[in-house]
Amino acid sequence: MSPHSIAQPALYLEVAERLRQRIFSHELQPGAWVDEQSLAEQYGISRTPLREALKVLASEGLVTLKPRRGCYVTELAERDLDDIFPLMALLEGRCAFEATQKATPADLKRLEALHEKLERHAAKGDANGFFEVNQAFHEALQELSGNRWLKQMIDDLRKVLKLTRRDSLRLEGRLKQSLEEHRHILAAIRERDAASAEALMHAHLFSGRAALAKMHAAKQG
Amino acid sequence: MSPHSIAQPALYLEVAERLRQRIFSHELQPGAWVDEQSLAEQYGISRTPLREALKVLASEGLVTLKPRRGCYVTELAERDLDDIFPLMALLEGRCAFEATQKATPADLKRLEALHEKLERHAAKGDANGFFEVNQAFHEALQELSGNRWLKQMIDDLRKVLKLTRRDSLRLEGRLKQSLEEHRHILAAIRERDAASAEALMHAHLFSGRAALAKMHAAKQG
DNA sequence: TCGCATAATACTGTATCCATAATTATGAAT
DNA sequence: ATTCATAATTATGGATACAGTATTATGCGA
Repeated sequence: MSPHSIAQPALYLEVAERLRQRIFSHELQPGAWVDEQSLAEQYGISRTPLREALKVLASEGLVTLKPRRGCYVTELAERDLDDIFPLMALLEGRCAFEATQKATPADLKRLEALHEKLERHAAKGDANGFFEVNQAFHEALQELSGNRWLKQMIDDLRKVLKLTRRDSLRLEGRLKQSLEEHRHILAAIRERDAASAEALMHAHLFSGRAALAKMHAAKQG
Repeated sequence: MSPHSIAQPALYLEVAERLRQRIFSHELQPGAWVDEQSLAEQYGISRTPLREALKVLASEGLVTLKPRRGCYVTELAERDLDDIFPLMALLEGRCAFEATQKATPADLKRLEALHEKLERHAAKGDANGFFEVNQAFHEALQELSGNRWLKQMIDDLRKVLKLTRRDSLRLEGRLKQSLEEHRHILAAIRERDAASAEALMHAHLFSGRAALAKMHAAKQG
C-alpha cells in the first residue's frame, strides 16, 4: 500500500466546495455575478479549474451559466420552494420509513444522542447549533435508509434549499415547534412505527415550508 | 431584441450531449475508459471544452472521474438498480398522481394519442419504437405534474438507468405486459382516480425492474 | 437634452503548452 | 524463470495565451 493511496481530491472539487460554502453563507448572494478572474486571483489559481468547478455547481443548480454572459448565483422563486418542499417531504418521508425498519438498537442510540443535542441547543435558543444538529439528524436517517441514491437526491435538493436564508428557525416559536416535531418522529422510530415516522417527517417538512413562507411574508410587510 | 438572442449553446454542452448519446447507445460501454485526447481529435476541438463536458457528465453520474487516472463510463451494480427503481417508482408515482389531478381535457387527448402510438408499436412488436413513445408518455406526465424539480429528478435518474441495456422489452411477453400496465394507468387518469394512477405507476416501475432482473438472470445462465 | 451609432473595454470561450503523476516496459538480480 | 527496481512513455491536471462577443462609454447629430 503506497502512502499516496489517499488520493487528494482534484483542485476543481476543492474550489467547488469553497464556492458552495460562500454561497451557503450568502457571502455570494443569489443573483450575484460570479467573477471568474477575480476568484481565480483570490484563490491563486488559474481560470481552468475554477471554470470546471462552476460547471459542477451549475449542474447542482447552485449557479446559472448564461452563455457568453457569465455565471450567476441561482435565485430561487417562491414557486421553486413550493416545488421542492413537497418533493423533500416525499423523499425524506421515505427515508424515515426505511430507516425505521432498518435501524439497529445501536443506530437508535445514536439517533437518541443526536436528539439530545437538539434538545440542549433548543433549550439554549441556539438556532445555529440547532440547525447543524438538525441536519446531522436528517443525514443519519438518510444513512440508515441504506439507499445511496435516495440520499444523494436529498443532499442535492438540500444544497439548493440552502440558497435561501436559513434563519426561519429564529421565527417566534419555530425552534420549539421544530423540536416538538422531531420528538414525535423519534418516538415513532423508537416504536418501530414506520408509517407514522413517514407521515410525521412529511408533515415536518411542510411545517418548515410554512415557517419560511411566514418569514418571507414578514420581511415583505 | 437582437438577432443573436437565441444564444447558441456552449460547446461543452454540445459535447456533453454527444457523449451522452454515445453512452446511451453503448458505443461507450460501462467501464470503458474515456480517452480525452482521442475524443478531442475526433470532434476537432481542444481538450478544454471536452474536460468541462466530462465534469458535467460526472455530476450526472454517467461517468466516474478518478483523480489522475482518467474518466470511465459508470458501471451500475445490481444494488444500484435495487436502489434506483424504488426511487423512480416513488417519484413517477407522484407524477402520475399530480398529473391526474391537473390534466385538462386537451392534455388527456394528447395522452390518449401517445398511448395509441404505443398500441401500434406493440402490435408491430417494434421494441425500439415502443421504448421511444413510452419515454414520451412518461415525460408528458412529468410535464403535467407541473413540478419542474420533480421532473428534473426523474430525468436525472432516467439518464443513469439508460446506462443499462434497454432491451428488457424484448423479453418474451414483456412488451405486452408493459402495454397492459400502461392501459390501466391511462384508464385511471381518464377516470380522475389519482390514487390508483399513482399505485399503478408504482407497480409499473417495479414490473420494469423485475423484467430487467429476469433478463440479467437469463444472460448469466 | 436625448437618442443612436460607433469605438473601446472587458469578460467569456477555446486552444496550446507545460509539469507532474501513473502505468508500463525493460533490465538486472536472486 | 520470476520478481523487483528503475527508466521511459503517456495521459491527466493546471497555467497561460488568444480570439470573439457582449457591454459600456463616448461622441455626434437631431
